[in-house]
Amino acid sequence: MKPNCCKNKSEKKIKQATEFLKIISEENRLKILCILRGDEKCVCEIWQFLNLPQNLISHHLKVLKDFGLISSKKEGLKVFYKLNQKTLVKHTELLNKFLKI
Amino acid sequence: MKPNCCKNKSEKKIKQATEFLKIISEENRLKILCILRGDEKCVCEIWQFLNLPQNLISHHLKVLKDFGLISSKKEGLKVFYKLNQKTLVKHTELLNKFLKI
DNA sequence: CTATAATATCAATATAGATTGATTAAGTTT
DNA sequence: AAACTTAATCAATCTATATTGATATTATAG
Repeated sequence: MKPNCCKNKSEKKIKQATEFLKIISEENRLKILCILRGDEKCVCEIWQFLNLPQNLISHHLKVLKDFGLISSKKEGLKVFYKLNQKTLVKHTELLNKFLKI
Repeated sequence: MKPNCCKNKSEKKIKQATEFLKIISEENRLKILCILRGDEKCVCEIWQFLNLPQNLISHHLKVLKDFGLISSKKEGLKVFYKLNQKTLVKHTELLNKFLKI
């Protein structure tokens, strides 16, 4: 008999989980999430911490934002990013179900 | 001031975490882990559940095994794989620290 | 209005990793 | 030993995505 995780209902959730995993499995993106855990930060700060080219940071930020893990607001020249706790928790909890924790 | 996650000590752990993430962020591999959650299974069973070519299954099993997430024993023609709970829990817990859960 | 700063976008390239097809290896059965 | 079964390996290809370089956009300052 098919295990639960191979049935239709779970299939969809596994897909969601792996989408999330793919996004956070990139070292710099995971770091960005950690950096944003405390307070919101502008790109130039993140840039300094990670020591990566500016456009690469922008790219990773976009990936995180498109997935809803972070959000941004513009203030003058600077753009501030902050963690979207709710989304992060939601996906983490879904993941943990599959990892049975 | 540098956030913790960008200091040397955390760097190493983030790397470990992302290695783990990369391995489980593949849909079929995550499914394999779920399939093996109950009892150990032989390749031919896993193969049936996932409906993938045999060599592809073998490849994914190898990735999981090399990382220590599963282990195998041979019995006659068949090879049985089982989950390595300890390793899975260890990595999941490390991950959750970064995701702050 | 021009120059500068901070960030985003876009096209091109590089790289990692999934998938496929063919073959091999190991064990069983007849 | 020949035929068959199960699983692993290997090389080739395909695909996704990280990275880079150049350029554009937006806002501020002079």
